[in-house]
Amino acid sequence: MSYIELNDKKIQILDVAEKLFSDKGFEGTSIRDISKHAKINIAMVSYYFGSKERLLEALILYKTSDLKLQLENLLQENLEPIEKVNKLIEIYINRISCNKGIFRVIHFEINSEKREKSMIAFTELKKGNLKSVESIIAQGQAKGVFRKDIIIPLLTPTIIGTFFHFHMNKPFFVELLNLNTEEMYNNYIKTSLTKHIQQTIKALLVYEN
Amino acid sequence: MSYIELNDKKIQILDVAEKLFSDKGFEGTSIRDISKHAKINIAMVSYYFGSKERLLEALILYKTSDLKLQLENLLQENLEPIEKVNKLIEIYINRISCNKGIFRVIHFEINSEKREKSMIAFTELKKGNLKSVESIIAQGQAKGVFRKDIIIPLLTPTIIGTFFHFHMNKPFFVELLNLNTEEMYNNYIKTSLTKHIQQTIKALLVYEN
DNA sequence: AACAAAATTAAACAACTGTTTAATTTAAAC
DNA sequence: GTTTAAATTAAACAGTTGTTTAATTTTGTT
Repeated sequence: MSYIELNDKKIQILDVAEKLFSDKGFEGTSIRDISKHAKINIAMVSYYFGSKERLLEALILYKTSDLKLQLENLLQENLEPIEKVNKLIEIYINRISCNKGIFRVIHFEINSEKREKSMIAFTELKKGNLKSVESIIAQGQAKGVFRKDIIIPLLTPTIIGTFFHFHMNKPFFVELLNLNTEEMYNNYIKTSLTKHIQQTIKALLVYEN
Repeated sequence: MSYIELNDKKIQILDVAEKLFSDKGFEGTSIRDISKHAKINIAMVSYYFGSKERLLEALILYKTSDLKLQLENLLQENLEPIEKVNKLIEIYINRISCNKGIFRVIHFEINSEKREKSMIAFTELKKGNLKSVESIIAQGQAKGVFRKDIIIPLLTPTIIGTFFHFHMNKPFFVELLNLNTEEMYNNYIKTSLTKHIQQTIKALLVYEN
């Protein structure tokens, strides 16, 4: 994973790019949009990042670099298996929640052949995350708390997918559940939705059918 | 919900548009792309649909109109509650699986302020679907099979979200699970992934914590 | 065959796209 | 204070964008 030097101006551009990419998509956002909102000259994006494509690459690296660390720390913690899984879910939701913007872009752009190169770093991240999840589940299985026949790669889709589908349909759920302010929306995620996901995963991990 | 007359040429355009929108996004696809692949003149899209925006509206209506009917039919069927939920999940996965393209576009485009009008029909569809799900769960609760404290609006995010996250990360899972052909991929969805989701929802609906 | 409506076309439109250039300003080093 | 490198700018570049126009062809009706 390549290292990129980030000065204040670069970070300013990245933050603006995240918001705009999230609102209007990668293709839907022009460099002129970005430069206008970041109050810089059009040429500065090319000057700093080389191209719009490489700006996206830098953005992905910038926004995902510390998730890996957080999961590895969780692995070392001394917790009951079910508590560890619950904390794993909280970390996922929190990280993605804080970086809703970029994850939305990734989510859509990931399958585009054009964007293949930008997504390699993200694939590596996912592989690492899966290893962490595997370890946590294995710990629970060793203690006899979790079932042995769990398809671990399908746990992440349920955790992240549930959260994401909720977030992607935000206008629908805001109306349905009367989450009139941004605070109420975020609060619903932090409490009810997180609890729902934790309950779901727990049921799946320990329930005997 | 407005009715749109569809002749062969229109359908041809819609099918091409779905594929291209899915591959490259709404903004990433040009009318020239569409007309080239559909082997028609550039002006025909405006001639038939009025604008690129209204083409998207027509596409959404065209691809989602029969899901509603399928769910309403399921409601009437005489099945055990758990069987009904399993069938509900199958319908969801099958419908979205057959229309992967357009649902991917919707999923991303849904939050864009630019696309607000195109998505109204889709919001109505979701409201109807939720009502069907509520009825099915209520039937199971009346028979004493399902728990009473289920947050029904969060079931759909788990069902669709899990499937969608899997599908959106297709390249990752293809590599991870060695799903080398399209047939193997689709087969994995039809068997393992569907089973995983059914198992998850069942555990959530009947598991006492 | 004659007419009218619908379908199809190539060309043009103005606006926008990402990127590059060359000139100018700012900052740092000596 | 002079020199060198970095940062910033406006302007131009060559393409592409969605849409409209006006002319032509095809189709269906009488």
